[in-house]
Formats: sequence, C-alpha cells, structure tokens
Amino acid sequence: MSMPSTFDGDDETQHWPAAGKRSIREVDFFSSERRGWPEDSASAPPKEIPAHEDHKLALLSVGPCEEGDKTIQPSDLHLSNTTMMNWSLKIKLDKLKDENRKLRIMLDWANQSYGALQTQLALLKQEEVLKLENTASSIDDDPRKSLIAHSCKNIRPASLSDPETDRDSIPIDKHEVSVRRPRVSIRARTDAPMISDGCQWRKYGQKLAKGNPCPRAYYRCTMRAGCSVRKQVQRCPRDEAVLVTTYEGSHNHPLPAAAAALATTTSAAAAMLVSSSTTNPSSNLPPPLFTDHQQLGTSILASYSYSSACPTVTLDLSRFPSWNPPNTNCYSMMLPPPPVFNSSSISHDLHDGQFPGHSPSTSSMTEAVKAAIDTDPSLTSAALAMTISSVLKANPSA
DNA sequence: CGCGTTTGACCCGCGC
DNA sequence: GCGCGGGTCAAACGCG
Repeated sequence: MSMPSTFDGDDETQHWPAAGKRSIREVDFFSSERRGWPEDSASAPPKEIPAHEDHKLALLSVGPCEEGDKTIQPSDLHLSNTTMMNWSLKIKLDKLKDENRKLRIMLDWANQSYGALQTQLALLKQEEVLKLENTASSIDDDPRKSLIAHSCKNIRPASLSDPETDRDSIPIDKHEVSVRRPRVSIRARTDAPMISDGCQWRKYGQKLAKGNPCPRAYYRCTMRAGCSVRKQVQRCPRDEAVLVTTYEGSHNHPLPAAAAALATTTSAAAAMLVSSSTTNPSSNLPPPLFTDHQQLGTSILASYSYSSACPTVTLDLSRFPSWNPPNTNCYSMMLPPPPVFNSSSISHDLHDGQFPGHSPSTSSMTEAVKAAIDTDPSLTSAALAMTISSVLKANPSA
C-alpha cells in the first residue's frame, strides 16, 4: 500500500498527527495549528491571505472588515472597491473550497486505508485461527503433544480439568491453573430450550443459580471422547425470553461440516470486535459497546466482560427481529437491547485493571478479548458459526 | 439393554 | 476457619 506522495517523508509526520488525534485534526479545520503547511503543498493556504484572516469568513457581515493592518470603513468603499472585494473574497472562498475538497479526499483516502487495514487484520486473524485448528487436529492423537499444546494454547481452569488426561499429566506451571479460560457467550431470543449449534451435547448437571429463578443446565460435548468443551444454558433472569449460552473449552475433533464452513464468518465477527477495541489505544474507556459489522451484512452487539477471573466475549443476537433459524428451534425476537456490559464487573474490574497476568493497563482488556478468541479458535468457530449463520441467513438485510 | 436425563451429594474456590 | 455458591459427579430413573 503506497501513500500519496504528499505525505511522504517528514511531511507525513508533520501533518498527520498521531492516529488518535486525526479526528481532531479533521474537525479543527480552521485551527491556528494549520500554520505548518508545506511550502510546496498544493493544498497550502494561499500566501496572499493573511494567516489570521482565513478563518474569518464573515461574508455576510455588514460591519467593518479588516484587511491587514488597515481598517476599512464602509464609507471608504466605492462600488469598484466593493466589486473588487467581492471578487477577492470569492477567490478566497473558492480556494478554501478547493482546500476543503482536497482535505476530504485525504480523509476519504485515510478512511479507506483504515478500512483496508481492518479487513487485513480480520483476514490475518482468520488465517491464524485456521492454522491453530489444523495444528490442534494434527496432534490430537498424541495425548502428550496434546497436553503440551494445551499448555501453550489454553489456560485451563482447575475446575474444568479433564480427569481422563490430568491423571497422567505432567505438572504444568501452577500459574496456569489459577487463571480461567476465556468464554464465549451468546444471547439469543428463543423459546427453545437450547440453540442448535451443530455439535452434540450431553447434559450432566443442572443447578439453580442464586438470583435467577431459572435453572442453569450444564452440557458436555459428546462428539468425541475427551472433548473438553462444555456449555452452560440459562435463561436471562431479567428477560426469560432470552437464552444465554456460554461456551468454554476447545474441541479436540473436527467441527461439523456446516459449522466449519461458517467458521470464517464467526472468526471475522470476532476479529472485528478485536479490531474495534484496538482503534483507540490511548483511551481508558472500554471498547465500543456496539460493533456494527457491516462487512457481515449485519449488526452484532459484541462485547467483552470480565467477571470472576474469567474473560468473556459476548455476542448479543437478541437484537435481531424475527429470527427463525432453519432447524428445530423457533426464535422470535425483539426487545430493547439489553445492556452489554451488564454487570458491575465490567466497570469495576476493567477500570481497576485487574486482569491476571497483566499489569493494570488499558491494553489488558484488548489483550483479554484477543486471548478469548486466539486461545480458542475452535470454540468460536464451532459454537458461534451456526448461530450467527442462522441469523445472517434469516436476516440478510439485518 | 443402552443411552440420556434428573437430582441430590460432593468438591473446591472465594470472600468474610 | 467457616459458610456460600458454582461446578461436577454418579446413582437412580425414564424412554425407545
């Protein structure tokens, strides 16, 4: 990708402030900082216009106007002078319009470049995910390699240790046991007891969680023995029409064809969330609450939350109207979109920067979101692909 | 009879 | 140390 020659070399750093300030530069069109135009720049302000004057386009003003150091009174003006002045002002206005147009072009170019970079980032993420999936599937047959891969790729919670493998496992760094594995949570409006995600699940427990009259069901993936993926299904206590499905763990088997085919869509959605959270690195604020995934032809409320030492990426699909997926489930939506950062944990934990293994910094949240996606590509692919795809199919214009 | 679900007991981490 | 609550286990049960 090449830059316009105007921005090459030092000029670029001089006239393009840090990424976080570009919008300010754009808005502050008449700022006095604009003194730094390059001499050879085609978009530089005309030299005959005093630098302080080009802001004062009070063209409709009938009061005294200044030109240089001389104040011209209305009584001094003859018709010819008025004509000359109008003509001069018109030239100035035209030049400013031209300048404005060039700046718009520059801005458009910057926006396009930014969009292209975002797309590239999403694609790179996608490739990375597929690589990790291939690596994981190639070492599944060797428990020891699998264990090593797990220790490198995932951080396993002690509570989710697989007794089948852990019995023979080599002791791993204790730090890993204390940190919880990232989760992916999906909110969907449905009457069905469970969303169809293309995988086979076996229920192994049910429990009444405190503060929620609806029981929480625990499922384990049964597509392959030893698969560590589990999911929790629970109705939202504030709106029982909303089904909250939380996935945790990574599959040790190839995904169902349908889910695998749609994995890229999911990955892209996840990558978009990551990229959206990285666009403002200097901010202390959480990433945007609302991520408009126009490239996917839809709007997905993607968010990140962090509670009980467990980072969670949430995709809120309950905003879609009339979702009727192709399978057995019947989804009927709509309600006011629920708060994304719905728990106090997001404001408390994130602002406190309490992320294990990370120093309290603004990047910890971004890193956590990345970790949630990077460490569990199969999770995001398998668990979300079917769901998101169903939405996209049912709502092509959503 | 095999498989999946139910459900009470148990384990474990965390906060006080 | 204790209590609470989330998560898991496993025996009992139901269904095809």
